[in-house]
Amino acid sequence: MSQRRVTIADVAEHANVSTAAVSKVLRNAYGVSPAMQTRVQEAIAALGYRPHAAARGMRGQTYTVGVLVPDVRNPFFPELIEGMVEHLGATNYQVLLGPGGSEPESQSRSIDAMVDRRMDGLILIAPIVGRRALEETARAVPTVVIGRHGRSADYDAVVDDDQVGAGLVVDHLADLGHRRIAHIEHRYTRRGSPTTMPQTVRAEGYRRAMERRGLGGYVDVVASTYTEEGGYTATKELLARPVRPTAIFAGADAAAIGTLNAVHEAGLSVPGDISVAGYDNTAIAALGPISLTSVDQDGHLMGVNAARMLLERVEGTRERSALLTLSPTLVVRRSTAPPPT
Amino acid sequence: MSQRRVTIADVAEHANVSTAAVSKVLRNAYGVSPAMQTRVQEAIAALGYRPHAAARGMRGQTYTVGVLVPDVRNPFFPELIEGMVEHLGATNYQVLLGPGGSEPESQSRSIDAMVDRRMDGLILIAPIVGRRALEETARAVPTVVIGRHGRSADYDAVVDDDQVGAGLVVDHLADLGHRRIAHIEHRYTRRGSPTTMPQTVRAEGYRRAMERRGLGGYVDVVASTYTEEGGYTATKELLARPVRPTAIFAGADAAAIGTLNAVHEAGLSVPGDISVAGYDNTAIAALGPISLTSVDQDGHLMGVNAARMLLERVEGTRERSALLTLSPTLVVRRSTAPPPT
DNA sequence: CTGAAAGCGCTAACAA
DNA sequence: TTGTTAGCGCTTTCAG
Repeated sequence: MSQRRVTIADVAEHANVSTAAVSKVLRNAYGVSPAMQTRVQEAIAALGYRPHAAARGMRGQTYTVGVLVPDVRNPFFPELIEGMVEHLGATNYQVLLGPGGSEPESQSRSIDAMVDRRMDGLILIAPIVGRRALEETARAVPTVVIGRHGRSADYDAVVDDDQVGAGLVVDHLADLGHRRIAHIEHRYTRRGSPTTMPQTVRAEGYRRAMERRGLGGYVDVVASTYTEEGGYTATKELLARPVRPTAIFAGADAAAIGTLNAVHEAGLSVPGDISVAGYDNTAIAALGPISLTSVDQDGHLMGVNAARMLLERVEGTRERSALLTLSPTLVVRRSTAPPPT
Repeated sequence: MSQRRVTIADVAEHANVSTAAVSKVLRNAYGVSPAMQTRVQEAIAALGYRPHAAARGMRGQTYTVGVLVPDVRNPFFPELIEGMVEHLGATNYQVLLGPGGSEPESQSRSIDAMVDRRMDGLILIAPIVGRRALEETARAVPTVVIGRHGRSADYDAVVDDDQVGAGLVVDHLADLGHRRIAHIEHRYTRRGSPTTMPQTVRAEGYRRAMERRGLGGYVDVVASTYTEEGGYTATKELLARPVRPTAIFAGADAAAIGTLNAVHEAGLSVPGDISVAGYDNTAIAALGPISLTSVDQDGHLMGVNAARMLLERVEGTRERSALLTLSPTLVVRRSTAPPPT
């Protein structure tokens, strides 16, 4: 299997310097003369040397940022990831994604795996592991959590104001004249601290907004999952109510898609019979035939900022933990209209 | 930042054995008595020890499989990834994904990064790097390439028969009575060996099938990209033809979505005015309002097999390179119908 | 500014 | 079967 890889020793020999000198050049460390700098760089180029990240990690950094991706199918995550990659692509750091799955156990496994591989920093997208475990890893390696509300002294956080987002939807629907506005929530049946999860905040935001609009008596939440299937099932349930809702606010576009399918299947029309709104403003929502009213989170911006905040911690520029809250906007499309008269 | 991590030395001390013994237990290596086995395992549990993957990699393996993901937005890739994760989840190996981007340069960077981190094996999803470079990395670390046609002595490959798939679509449309069947191809303007790429084989399969059906005179290929925007642009171009096609076969669902948007925007209906077919049978294709006729590749199966084949190489069970070709099927939905009369 | 030497946590080869 | 020892490729003191 091929010849031995070029190592720092080869470069040192080729350039007639010590390995320590090469190491310094590699890291732009203090204390190298311009002459040596160029000598070493020439040797590196001549030999096609690439430092061995795993070995570097044994003493210093691995120059790797790990990103926990709970659900590889969630179409919102690519926005985040592209934001991170864009920001980190300009640095020496490499991004590696850990497919975490939707269970706390599998996510923990993935997180541990990244820690065990000596990643310099971690970005966790809406992790559903317990707060305790979260803070423990955050104390071991700089961590930015995306999507979970509530601040921590140990990790930085980037969140979108889900409560405001839910309010935008309820206001929009109420303004159109809807009263029977139902909500589809994502709920996992595990322990943890659910109040900090986006889905909980969205559901709570929905409730508060309904009350604020004097629609407290119409509050109707179905617990399901933020998946197409979850939306489908929940909608079936809603359509079977003695008195049907005139609008369904799904907590995520993925679920809203399932809602559209179920409504479609029931022979009802959107928005003629029922208005449907989603959350995340996924690319799917913008599709002509779908045209789903949805809350936009600017995932790209969230990703960029998460990466930026993480680097500040990795490089020690900032000590104290920070929380960045971004504001959502509502994108109105053709899936919402006044209720049938 | 927390206390020192538990190392193999701590475990050895706690269990009153040598570090070598612990190492052996860790790897189920030959030559450990049951007694020591349990002693060590108890110590591991007691201290909450997790081996340091990066350090292991310095001498042995990292127990990490790297997957190059060119486009995090492509909805077909999650199928592959879930297949891999499912298969590898039952082993000691961890999956990490490298976001490669759609440029050869960024992909190479990502691949190198995974090699530099001593991954035990690589799965490359439709990489667009040159064959030379591909074989070079394959000689450095066991590699399975997904989606590129043509065999290699250095790497294993898993492909779906794209030529057959394109033929299925053309046959279906021709059977419906279409003649003006246009095709949207993905083309990047770089060097490389494009004939082995799926998009090239699909386009070629389209051409051959058209000729086979006596429609050689109607061949109409627009070079664009397998993205929503690419499909949109290409369709705009097709709709501007003096004589419009009656059917558009987009080489990927993502592009087909763009096609649907463009057709929709032009005030035309699908399939009334124009039939549209995609490729990959993505989850989006199945959505009620979309209902896109598409070629199904069983990405899950491809992922599982890629992972299986890779492990065979990593663990040395198989020496010779292998090529696995799977067959596609056509899923007919409501986006295709006879041409307008 | 430069280099020698120690050691990061682990595994492999060898000795006991 | 078990333990000892020598590194893997790099960074980091700390002398020179």
